[in-house]
Amino acid sequence: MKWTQFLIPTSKECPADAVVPSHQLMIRAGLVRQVAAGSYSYLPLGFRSLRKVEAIVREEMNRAGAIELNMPALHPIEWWEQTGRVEAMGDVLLSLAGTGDDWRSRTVLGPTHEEVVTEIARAYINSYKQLPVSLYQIQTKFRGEARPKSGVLRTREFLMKDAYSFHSELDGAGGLGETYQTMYDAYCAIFSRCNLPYVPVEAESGPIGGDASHEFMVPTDAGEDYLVQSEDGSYAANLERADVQPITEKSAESQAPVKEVHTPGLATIDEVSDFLKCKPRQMIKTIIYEVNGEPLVALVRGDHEVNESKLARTAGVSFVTPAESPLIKKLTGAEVGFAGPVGLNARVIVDQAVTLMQGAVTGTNKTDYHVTGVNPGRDFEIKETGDIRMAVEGDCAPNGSPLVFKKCIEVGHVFKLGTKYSDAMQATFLDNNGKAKSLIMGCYGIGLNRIMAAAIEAHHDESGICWPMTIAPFHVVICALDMRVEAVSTLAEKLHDELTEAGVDVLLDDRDARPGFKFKDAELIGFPIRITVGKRGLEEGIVEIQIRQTGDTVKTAPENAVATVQKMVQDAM
RNA sequence: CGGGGCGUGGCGCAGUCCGGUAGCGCACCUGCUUUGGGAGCAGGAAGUCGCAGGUUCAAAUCCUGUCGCCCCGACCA
Repeated sequence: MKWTQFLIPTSKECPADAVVPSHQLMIRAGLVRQVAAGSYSYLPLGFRSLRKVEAIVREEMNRAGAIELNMPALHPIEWWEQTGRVEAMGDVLLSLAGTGDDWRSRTVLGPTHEEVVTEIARAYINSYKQLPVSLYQIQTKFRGEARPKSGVLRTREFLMKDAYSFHSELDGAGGLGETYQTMYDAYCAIFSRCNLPYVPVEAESGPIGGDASHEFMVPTDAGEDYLVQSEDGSYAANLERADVQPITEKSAESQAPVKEVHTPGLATIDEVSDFLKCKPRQMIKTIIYEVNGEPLVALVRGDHEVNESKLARTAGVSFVTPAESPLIKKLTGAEVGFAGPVGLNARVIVDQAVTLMQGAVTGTNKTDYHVTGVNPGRDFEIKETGDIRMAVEGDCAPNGSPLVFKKCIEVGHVFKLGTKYSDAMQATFLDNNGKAKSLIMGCYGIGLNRIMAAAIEAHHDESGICWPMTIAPFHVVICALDMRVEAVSTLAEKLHDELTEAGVDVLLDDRDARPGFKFKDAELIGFPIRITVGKRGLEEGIVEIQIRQTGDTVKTAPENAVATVQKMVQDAM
C-alpha cells in the first residue's frame, strides 16, 4: 500500500477535547474521527488495527471450541421483559422512537445478547446430547451511556465479542466450570497476543446476574475502574469486590459512659469530627439501606465506605438500595445525618472494624445531637458482623499481603450465569432420564475497541504510538526520503513489493515531503518497523531498519532487508 | 441527572467585557526554490461566528430560549 493512495489524516496539533493519551493519539494519528458523543468512525488506519484485534479474538475463540454466529442489533422488547431487564438496564437500553403501537415502539437496540441467544437455545437445544455448546459473535452493541468519555474507551456504540456457553452440569466434564476455565485461558491468550499488560481479577457480576466472575484489567491512568492487588501477587480483585483481612488494631480502651453532645446542623462525618475534635476513624457511620421495603442498617468506621455488594452478600439478599429520607426519618425519628446504632430498632450489620472500636462518636437518632463514648457490644448489641466495607490504602489481602491500588481499564469479563436467563425464558433440555432441566449458562465478553485503546495507553511515548506488531495497522513503513531520486524510488518500491509478497503488511511513504515530516508521522502512527531508504544510505550501499519501540537501528544491504524485516515481524507475532 | 467549561473555515485559537469591514497559526490549492528530523517565498480558495427568537440604524459581541461537545460527580451488563 502506498501512502499517497491511502487516507491518513495525521495532525501535528492535539484536539482540545481529547484528554487521555489514547484518545489524543488516535485522533492525531488519523485512526478515528468523532461523529457524536460516544460515537466514532474508524478511519482506514484505525480500522486495520481493529480488524487485526478482531482476527486474534476470532482465532482464539475458535481454538477454544466456540462457534461463531451473528445476532441482530434489533430486539423485540418482549424478550427483555421476560428476563426483567427492561427495568434493570434502565436508560442503557435504547429504544427506537416509535409512536403508538407500531413495531418501532416494541424494538430495542441490543446492549448485550443473553435474551437473543437464550431464545436460540430454547428453540434448538433440546437434549443433553447437544451439550456443552459455546456460541459467539463479534458484533456492534448499543448502550445509552449517560456519559461517554475518554475517546473510544466508553462509547454508546462499540464492537464486542460476546460468547455464551450452555451446559447440562455445573461441574465435571462438559460442565460450566470447564468451559469457564477454557474461556479464561483463551482470554489470557488474546490479551497476551495483543501485548496488553493485563491482570485477571475477581469481579462483581453486577446486574447481569450469576455467581462467579472475573474481569481482565489493564492498568492505566486513563481507566475508570480500580483494581487492588496484593504485593505478593497472589490476590487481585476489582475494588468493588476486594476482600480485606480483618484488622486487629483496637481502639484505646474506654470506660467512658455514653454522653450526648449538641451538634446543631452538623450531619456529615467531616463536620462532626471537626466540631468535636475527633478523627473520622473514631466515628461510627450509620448508613441506612432498604431491602424489600424494610430498613437494613450498615455500620462502618467514619473513614470507611460501605461496599454495597459485600453488604448484600453478608445480609443474604440480592441487592440493597440506599434508603430515601422518609424511611430514614421514620426509622430514626431524626433528620438525615443523625442516625446511630444505640437504641435503633432494625436489622443492623456491623463491619468487622467497628467491632474493635471503643469510645466512638456516632449519631443518636435525635436531630442536632450526637453521642460520644459508645462501645459496640456494650452500648448496642452486635448481632451480625462481617466485612462490608470498601478496601482502602493500608488494608491487606485475606492472606495478609498488603494491597496496592491501580486505576485500570476493563477489557474483558467472564461470568458464570447459571440458570438466570434459561429460567426466565424457559430454555430447558431433557437430561438422560428424560427430565426437563434449565440450561446452565456462562457468558464471556470482550470490548475490541477498548483493546485498541488500552494497547495505545500501554504502548506510547512523547512521539506517538508504539504499536505491538500483532495489532499494528501496518507492520512496516518505508520512508522513501526523496521519491524524485530514481535509485531511491526504485528501491523503495522494490522493497515494498517484495515485503508484500512475503506477507508483511507494508506502507510505502511515497509522499513528496521532507524527511523530518515523514519521520514524525511514522513515529506518531507508531509502525513497529521503519525502513529508511535515502540517497545518503544508498551511497553507503545500505538501508536503515529502525525499531519504533526501542529506537534501535540496524543498517543492512538492500538485498538483505526483506529477509531481515520478515524475520523481525515473524519473531514479534 | 447535578456541578463546571466551551461552541468563530478541516484542526488549534484571538475577537465577545466596551455592538460598527470576521482575523491569526496549522492544514489545503498554484508557482518557484528546498529534501536525513514537522522548509522558504509569492499568490489563492475556504467561515449562515451552533441554532431560534428578541433589542438596535447596525449583533460573533447585548437579552431570552434551545441544541451540541468536553471535564468532575451520580450511573455503568
